Amino acid sequence: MVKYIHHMTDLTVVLDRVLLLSTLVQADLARFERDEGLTTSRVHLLWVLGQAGPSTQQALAVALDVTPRNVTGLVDGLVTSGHVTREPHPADRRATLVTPTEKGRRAIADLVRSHEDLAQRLFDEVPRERLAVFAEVLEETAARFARLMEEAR
Amino acid sequence: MVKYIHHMTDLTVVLDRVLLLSTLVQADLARFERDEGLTTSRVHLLWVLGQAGPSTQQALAVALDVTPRNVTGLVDGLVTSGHVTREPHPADRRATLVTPTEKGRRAIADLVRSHEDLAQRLFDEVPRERLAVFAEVLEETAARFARLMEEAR
DNA sequence: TATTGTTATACTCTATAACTATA
DNA sequence: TATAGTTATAGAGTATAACAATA
Repeated sequence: MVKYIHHMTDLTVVLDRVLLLSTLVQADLARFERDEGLTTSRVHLLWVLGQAGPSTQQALAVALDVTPRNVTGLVDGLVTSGHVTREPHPADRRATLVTPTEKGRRAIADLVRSHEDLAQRLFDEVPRERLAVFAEVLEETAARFARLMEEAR
Repeated sequence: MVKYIHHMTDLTVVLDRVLLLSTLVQADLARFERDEGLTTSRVHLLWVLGQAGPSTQQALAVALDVTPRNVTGLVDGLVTSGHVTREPHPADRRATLVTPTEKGRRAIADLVRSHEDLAQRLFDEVPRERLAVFAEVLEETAARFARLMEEAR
């Protein structure tokens, strides 16, 4: 029984370390946000825009997993700050294409660069063999967990 | 140069996987919150209370890294939902001791159990040698990063 | 009829500043 | 004078529901 308890404790420590690292990464993102005068939600929207290109608000709502109403508010803020514009959709007059401005594209590029810098600072010193194990365990764990969440639903 | 780019890309993929796993863990926490009728911030406060025992709002503000005013609001909500009470501080009549109720203690216990369950679901199937490498890389990375953040400040 | 986005309304988290009670 | 907590005020993120324009 004592062995079982120790076992649980060890696994919990591993989870705690994952959460700690995730907290540190979020703190780094918060610094980026302060520097750019953006919020987490707006940066997330810009990030999606950087991946997907100009998108309808409907598509953004799905990608961000928030309501369309919420996207209206986020886009309003990003229009005010000059990061995006609402362009007419060429084929559907109901929809708008949220499109990064020059300033928005610069912010997205900075975000990508900052993300890469962080990856380098975090992992560049880790011996490659250990990093490979680390990456594999991450991938397997995430996949297993996604499967479990799916089954539970 | 191509090699350098590949190198960057690999490290970025590792970071992406950390972020993905962290997203999944947060989704699991969100499920817990919905079940208990709590929010992330209030769960965080309860968690701290579970670790530290009855605390002044001042101490909670420091632990949560938010303003005292914010703690007032969070505690108001948790008093309304019946998870905590404000007890007089025995030695300082300015201060209150935020104290979990029976319901609050049950929620904290559920939270701890849910955390342990998650750790088990995530990591129990990982071979112990690989898990050890994983945990070590996590710890070293977090420590190195914390040091870098400290220097940058 | 269904979809896209907005107006209306409400709740939560967060912050700063001014204030009261107590130390 | 300093500290603990609250009132006042404000901005941002989030949600549901009702509605207009368009498909």
